Amino acid sequence: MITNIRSLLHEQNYRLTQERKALLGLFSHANKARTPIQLHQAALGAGVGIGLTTVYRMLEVLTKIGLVSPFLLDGAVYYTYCTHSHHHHFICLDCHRVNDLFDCQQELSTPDGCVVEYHKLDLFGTCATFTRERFGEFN
Amino acid sequence: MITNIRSLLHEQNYRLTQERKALLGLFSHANKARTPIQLHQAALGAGVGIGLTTVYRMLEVLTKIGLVSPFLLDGAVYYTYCTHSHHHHFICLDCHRVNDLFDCQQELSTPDGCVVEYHKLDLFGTCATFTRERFGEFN
DNA sequence: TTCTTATTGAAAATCATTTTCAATAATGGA
DNA sequence: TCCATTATTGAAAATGATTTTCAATAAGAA
Ligand SMILES: [Zn+2]
Ligand SMILES: [Zn+2]
Ligand SMILES: [Zn+2]
Ligand SMILES: [Zn+2]
Repeated sequence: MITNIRSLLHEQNYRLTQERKALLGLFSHANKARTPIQLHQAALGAGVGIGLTTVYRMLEVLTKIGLVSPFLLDGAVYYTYCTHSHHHHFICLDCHRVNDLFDCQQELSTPDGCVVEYHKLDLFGTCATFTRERFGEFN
Repeated sequence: MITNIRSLLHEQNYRLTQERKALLGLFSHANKARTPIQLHQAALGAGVGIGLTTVYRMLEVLTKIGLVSPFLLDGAVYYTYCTHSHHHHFICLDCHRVNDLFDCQQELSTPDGCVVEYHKLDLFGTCATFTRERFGEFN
């Protein structure tokens, strides 16, 4: 997995630094949408002393190679991390967990003469995990 | 149309001011996605002396009553204006024109136990109008 | 190991957005 | 129509997010 990322980075002449490894580890394990500042705090919390500037730069790089993508929620920019190509997300408004959705009507109808480059489909709501945490019988 | 908006505003105790009328006029006629700053400049360009702060406040109000919605493009926040309820957009990456899309698979499949509050579907590409402007035989 | 160059972090700079506050204008009622 | 109430406005200041700068460091190639 890290090997894939290394080569993805390498293709664009990016290096896989300690900071990037640490940040990728954090980001990819939590499967939650995060703001740059939340990511930075998560890093510090996990004992990874990394600069906020570096987090921003990292997100820029990851966006460029397509491992991450930003969206707006409540006026803030959140990033989702994922390694799959075309798919969509269900994002929990309560806990910000991200669930992948793999089915997609590729044949979205468009106005005549329009050429679609890409599309984004995001569903927002409350996820099962959050509901379980909150109201589950085993807590 | 303005009557509708007046009552929408009125329901939430908002007033229909000169500035809001002017801005709504500009926004609703251009059918282009715009950033707050672009809207402000468009207003100034059209001879409407309005403060940038007011544009921001207006967008907040319009978002609240659902006439406008923000999305991210190239790291900037753009707003689309529209008066219809549930539908989606085709946004031109070149000229930023917005086309409404009225068909939507409401039955989007979701992970078990997840409850969808709302969803967003945006298609990005090049629109017919832009292509015509650019390469059309009658220019 | 050594060289080259991408990357880092702290601080400063910039850009976007929000807050403050006194002046003004929109609505509702007399 | 006039008045009173209160939402709205705009300029400036404050805040917050993101980017730039630059010298020091570390990654990758040879
Ligand atoms: Zn995903
Ligand atoms: Zn799709
Ligand atoms: Zn629309
Ligand atoms: Zn829909």
